[in-house]
Amino acid sequence: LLVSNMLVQMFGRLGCLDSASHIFNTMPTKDSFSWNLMLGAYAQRGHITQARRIFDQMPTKDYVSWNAMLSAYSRDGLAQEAKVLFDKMPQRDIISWTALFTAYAQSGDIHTTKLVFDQMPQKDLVSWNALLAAYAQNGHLEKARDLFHSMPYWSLVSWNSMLTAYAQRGHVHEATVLFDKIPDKDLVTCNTMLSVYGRHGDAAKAKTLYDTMSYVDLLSWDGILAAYGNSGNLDQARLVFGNMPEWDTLSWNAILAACTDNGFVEDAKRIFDGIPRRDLVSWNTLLSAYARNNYIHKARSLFDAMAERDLVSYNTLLSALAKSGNLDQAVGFFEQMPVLDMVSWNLMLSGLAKSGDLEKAEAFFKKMQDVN
RNA sequence: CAAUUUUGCUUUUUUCC
Repeated sequence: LLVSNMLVQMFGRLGCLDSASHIFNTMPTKDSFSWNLMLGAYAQRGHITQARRIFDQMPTKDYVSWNAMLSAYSRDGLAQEAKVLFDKMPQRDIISWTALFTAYAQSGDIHTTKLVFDQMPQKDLVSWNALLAAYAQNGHLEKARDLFHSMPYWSLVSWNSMLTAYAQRGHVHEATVLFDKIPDKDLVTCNTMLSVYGRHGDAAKAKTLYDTMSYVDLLSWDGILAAYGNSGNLDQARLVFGNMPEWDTLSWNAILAACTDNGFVEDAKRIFDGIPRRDLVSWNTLLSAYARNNYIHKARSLFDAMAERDLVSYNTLLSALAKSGNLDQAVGFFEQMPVLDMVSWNLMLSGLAKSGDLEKAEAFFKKMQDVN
């Protein structure tokens, strides 16, 4: 039983869910650990439906099972589902509370995140860190900074999250200052800092940091790749890509992104066609290549061919329409969009402003304030 | 002395500025 359980765990961690589930299904006897391990394996990889099926089939559920199911929802930002489950729980501990407000954070609802955090009966360092991370990821730099300074003590995760807060806003200098203050840096710290340089296109500093690192992983490589890509150094980016020990979809997306600037549309298309496992970001990136280079028709037909779309896809096509001066089309598209955010409004507004139609732009601005 | 079979926090790629 112990050995089978460990196998389920091992395959689960490796992401071989078929193997994990095979072991699980053929086990002669199962205990609560077996069920929780199988549930956790699905939960960690974001297989909500399968996780839910295991959860519903379980002969007995303990607090670990409830928390594992809750974290499955939380990870995907399914706040409504998480709340329903949370309310049904026979008992709740710090883990449940943290998972609940993280669900709100993942869905972008920072207000409710804080409300739930304030209602928590007890808080520990992980919950503090989770709130800090929520601020950091949603770009609330001031709140993150205040929280960081009001925290009773810090772990490396706290430092790393604070670094992320600067990274999200592109504050390279402050990030560097903080980075130098961090006492025991780990791989996450360095990869975060690499990503700051990467976004900023600071390839030289990225390379210097990279050379000091004793351990690197795929994410470090992806950071370097982004640095060369964003600095417009496509040749170097290609060189790095060629020298990488392995590639995941992320690496492919990064090299694809490097081609979106400066008219390398054909290269982008070729890379896209060669990606073994394309995800939504791959599609959005190619769309962005068309958008930036004014390939309106190609952008439009790619958009129509996409199996799934998110807000980024919509905004990307909107930017293509708005920037090329097709304002009627842009307005029409804008009005049909299922959801809008600040980026959508800004795109529309600047499109109208550039066209010189100040009346329309003003009307739009008023509408924007009304919605807000 | 302690010594992880299961649950919560941090990093990478795409849209405006």
